[in-house]
Amino acid sequence: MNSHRRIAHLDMDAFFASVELLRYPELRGQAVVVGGRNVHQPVEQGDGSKRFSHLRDYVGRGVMTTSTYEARALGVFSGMGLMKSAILAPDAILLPANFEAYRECSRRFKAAVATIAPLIEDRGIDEIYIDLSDIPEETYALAKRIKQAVVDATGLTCSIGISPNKLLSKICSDLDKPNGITILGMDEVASRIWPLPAKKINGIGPKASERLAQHGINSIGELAATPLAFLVSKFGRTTGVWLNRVAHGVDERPVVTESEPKSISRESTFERDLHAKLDKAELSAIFTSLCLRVAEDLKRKGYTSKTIGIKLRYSDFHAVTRDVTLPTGIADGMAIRKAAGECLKRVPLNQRIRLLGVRAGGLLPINEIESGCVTAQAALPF
DNA sequence: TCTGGGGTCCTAGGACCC
DNA sequence: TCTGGGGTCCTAGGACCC
Repeated sequence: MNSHRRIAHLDMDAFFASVELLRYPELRGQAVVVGGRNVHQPVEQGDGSKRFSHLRDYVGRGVMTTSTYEARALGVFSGMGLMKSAILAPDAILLPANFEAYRECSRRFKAAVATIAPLIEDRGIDEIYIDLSDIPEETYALAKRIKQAVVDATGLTCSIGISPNKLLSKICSDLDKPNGITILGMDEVASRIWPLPAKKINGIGPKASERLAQHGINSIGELAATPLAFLVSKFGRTTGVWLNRVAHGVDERPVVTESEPKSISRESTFERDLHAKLDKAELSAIFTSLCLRVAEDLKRKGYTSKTIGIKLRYSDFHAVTRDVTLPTGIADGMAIRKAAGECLKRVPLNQRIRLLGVRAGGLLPINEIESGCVTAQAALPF
């Protein structure tokens, strides 16, 4: 019955940077980078103008979260270390991330889309899938209407890809950016998808695309032309079959409108690498604080956790994890600290540490009616 | 001039149970 | 005496995504 699905992928254009431009319209048209830590907000000057930080002034371990298209044209991209991007774009404006503002904008654009098409799969702060199959409206007009609703609600533009499935729509939303609409039918996979590099496929990252390249497979078309038996022999049954299917644009995954979180975590990279013994007090304070923040997150979202874990990243960037499963779910900060402390004992500490993280997995939803109300009643005098 | 923080999913070995 | 499978849970690591 759903053999003719119509799925959209909507991606906000340079989302964080665009939200910042709403706040600082005088920066429109300039190379602007968002990211880093200890980056201060622009300073208001005597004449009413603002003084902005520049990339060249940054010192630290921060990375770019995102940037305007003008900045990207200079060769910098998200994930790049700010110290490195400063070499390529020293004069770019650097702004700190304001996640509260981005979350608010995110809520607004999703709510606006939902008034037109309610079957939405959340894919993070700046993108969604939308199932349009049951909406009786011509595709292009519908896409225009959704984009207009997003602009009206946020003042921001987005790009939309529409095809019979999530895989292709995700690729399409990137084909005409920013502010684009790309509609694709299965009959156009060969002409418009096959020329693209294999890493355009969601799920083929740096490692997989490198392995494919070693076998002379660079484009999606070359992947589609590779015999299934060969892919299975090199990548295993599951991955081989998956590679063959995605290369032909086949993807049956539904749009998932509801899901429960699987884990909640907090981690922190230090300004300088810390020594387990020499910096014991500092490490201990950070560790406790991470545990307390995980506990807060758990309580706010209404979960307990059965599996508490830690993550360490050493000065050579190598990371290790340890976790422990408890007989019952916990959400208390000091209980988390105790369990995480046990994990910490099982980890080598002969190298300096650059990152420490605490994770709560095995989440069990708290039944609010049982726990919350009973506690509240117990606290009442009557 | 190295490389954030929050997630998901997969794999693989071992324990343990039937 | 040598030796079954299957299923599930736990743990560690890694790829990938936003």
